[in-house]
Amino acid sequence: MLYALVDCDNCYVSCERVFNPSLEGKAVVVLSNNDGCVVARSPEAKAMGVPEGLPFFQLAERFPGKEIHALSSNYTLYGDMSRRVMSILRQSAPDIFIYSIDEAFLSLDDSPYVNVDYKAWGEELAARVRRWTGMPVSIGIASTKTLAKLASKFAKRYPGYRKCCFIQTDDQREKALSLFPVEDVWGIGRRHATRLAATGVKTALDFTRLPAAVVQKTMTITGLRTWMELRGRDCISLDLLPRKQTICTSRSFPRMLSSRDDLAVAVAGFAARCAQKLRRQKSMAQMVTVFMSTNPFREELDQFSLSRSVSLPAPAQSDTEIVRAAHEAMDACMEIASRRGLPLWKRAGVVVSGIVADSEIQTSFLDIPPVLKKKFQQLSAVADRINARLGDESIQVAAALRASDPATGKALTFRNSILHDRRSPFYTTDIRDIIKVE
DNA sequence: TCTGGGGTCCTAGGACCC
DNA sequence: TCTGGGGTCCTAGGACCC
Repeated sequence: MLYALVDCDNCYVSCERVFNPSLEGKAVVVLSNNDGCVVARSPEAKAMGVPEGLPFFQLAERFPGKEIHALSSNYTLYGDMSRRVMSILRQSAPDIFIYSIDEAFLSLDDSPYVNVDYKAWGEELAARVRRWTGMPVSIGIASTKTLAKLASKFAKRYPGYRKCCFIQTDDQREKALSLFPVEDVWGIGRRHATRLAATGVKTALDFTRLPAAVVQKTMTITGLRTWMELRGRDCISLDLLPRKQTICTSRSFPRMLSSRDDLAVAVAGFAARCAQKLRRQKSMAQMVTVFMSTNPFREELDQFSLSRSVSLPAPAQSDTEIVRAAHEAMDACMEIASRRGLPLWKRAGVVVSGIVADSEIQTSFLDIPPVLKKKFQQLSAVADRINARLGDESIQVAAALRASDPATGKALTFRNSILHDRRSPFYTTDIRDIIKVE
């Protein structure tokens, strides 16, 4: 087997730089929702020591006098850039598994590329992605996915690789492992790395020299798979047709909420978004869970979190049914909360689970009447089509709308109530934001 | 004042059944 | 006094990823 892992360098920052080249060479960070904390950093920001996850309000305190450009996240832009990159990869190697917004595994066996010079092929592919989209990518090629990931880090770190590192022989593999810190291996997180370090395991090579039984005992079967992959045995398979088993939509609120009405608006928005995700992957859910929690950073306040689930009489995917169930679960939470005074909620979310393909469902006499169910589904389908054409927030469930914002007169929703004061324009997806050349 | 969001897999332990 | 054994299902919690 042979895999290529293609990874966009500092994905979100690179997307921003494509449309704003003045950010090249400067320290740039991209922030999470509500401009909460740092989720992406340019190499310059990393070199200055800006840690991932740093709260934005601490950035100025920690780095006084430094010029750091902080941008709100613009997921519409990043999603569109990602699609462009992936479509180029797909042309080069049709057997592609998109692992996340910024990386994909390409299977090179049984492809038209057998007998080519893989190293040269990878260099050329990286150059083409850069030329056609402006995005810098690093490519690792090896016999297992874990080794391909590892190789891509070398390609990213050392310019000498010309954006592609190919681990071909056992000697090359051992050399690479000996230079690679164990905590940077895909699948080994901080917890395990700390424990491994205490037993003298520092590099990936050290790790592969542990006895298999010890690895399995302390890190379960998951750790053992990583161990085998590093030794060159391909054993992590990726489902090519992933259908998510749970779907979750949750947000922190810019300000804490306590009233049922405010919460009901947010929960309706989360529920409708879950329903939309269900329809997009052609499935239905049998259970709806609502959770809410207080602000863990306000230690002086009462801390607790609640969650309640509601089983649906039959699988559902329409906004109407999912929102209704979510409100029922939310009210069950509120009843408990009412005995605890008036909690201030900082975060809430909706999870849908018990997911089945929408082609496989059976009708149930416990469910709402079929005629009604069909109408709900048609309504959601029409809303999906309108939103696909006119933009995601053109049509929404009324329960997800609050009275208009006094400042702008615009109806408030859970999405537009998120703060993003420093967001770049929608360069590639909104005609009004297209760059003008004069 | 201000601290992200969305997933997966695995295991242990309890409930329950026969 | 003496109190089985084996299986399944579910859930909570831990660990990981991007």
